[in-house]
Amino acid sequence: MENSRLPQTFFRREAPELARELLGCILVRQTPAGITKGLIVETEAYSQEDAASHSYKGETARTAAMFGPAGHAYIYFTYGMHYCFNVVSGGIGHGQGVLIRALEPLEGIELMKQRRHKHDNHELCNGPAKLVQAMGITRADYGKALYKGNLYIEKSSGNAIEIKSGPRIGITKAMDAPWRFWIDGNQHVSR
DNA sequence: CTATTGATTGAT
DNA sequence: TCAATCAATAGG
Repeated sequence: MENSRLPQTFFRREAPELARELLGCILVRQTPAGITKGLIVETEAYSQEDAASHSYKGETARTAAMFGPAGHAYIYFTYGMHYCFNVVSGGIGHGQGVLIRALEPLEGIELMKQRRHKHDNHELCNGPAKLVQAMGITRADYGKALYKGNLYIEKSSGNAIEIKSGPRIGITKAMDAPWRFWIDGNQHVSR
C-alpha cells in the first residue's frame, strides 16, 4: 500500500523553495527486484538565472527536461561515469530544478547494498550519484513524471527538522549562492 | 590528493 | 572536427 504520493502541484514553485520543502520527504523506487525508500536529507537548487545551472545558457537536448513541466525527472550524466537525479520545479519553460544530493536509507537496504556493492549504510546514499545507483535510477527515467509511475516522492512525515543552508558543492560558478540545503545533524548528508 | 571516464557543448 | 569542461566517486 502506498503512502501519500506528492501531486504535481507540490512541485510547481521556485527551486530554492522546493529544495527546502523536499527535505524530510521520502524518495521511493519500485522495481521487480523490490522497493527502496530514502528520506531526503540534502538538496541543491538550480535556476535559469544561475551561472552554475545546466539551464543557464538556455535549453539544449541535454537539459530539455528542466524546461518541461514540474514534477518530472531531470537526470544528467557527468564525468563519464555518473548519473545524478533532479526534480524539475517551476513552470514550463523556466529551466530549473532541485538536485537530490543525499538520502537516509529507510527501506530496501539489502537491495541498495547489492546495487552499490557496499555494506556500510552510510555509504549507500550520501552523494547524488550514489543514491541514483542505490535507487536503481537510470537514464531511462529521464523526463518521467514523479506524480505517477514507479519513481515518486512521498510527503514529509511531519517530524520537526532543522534546515541549514550553504554554498553548493562541486560547482565553479555562483559559489556564493547558498542554495544547498540539508537537515541539520543528519548523519547521511554527503559532507 | 589523484585517476577515472565519456557525453555535451561551443569554437574552429 | 577538436578540445575543454564537467552539479562525482573511489582509492591512496
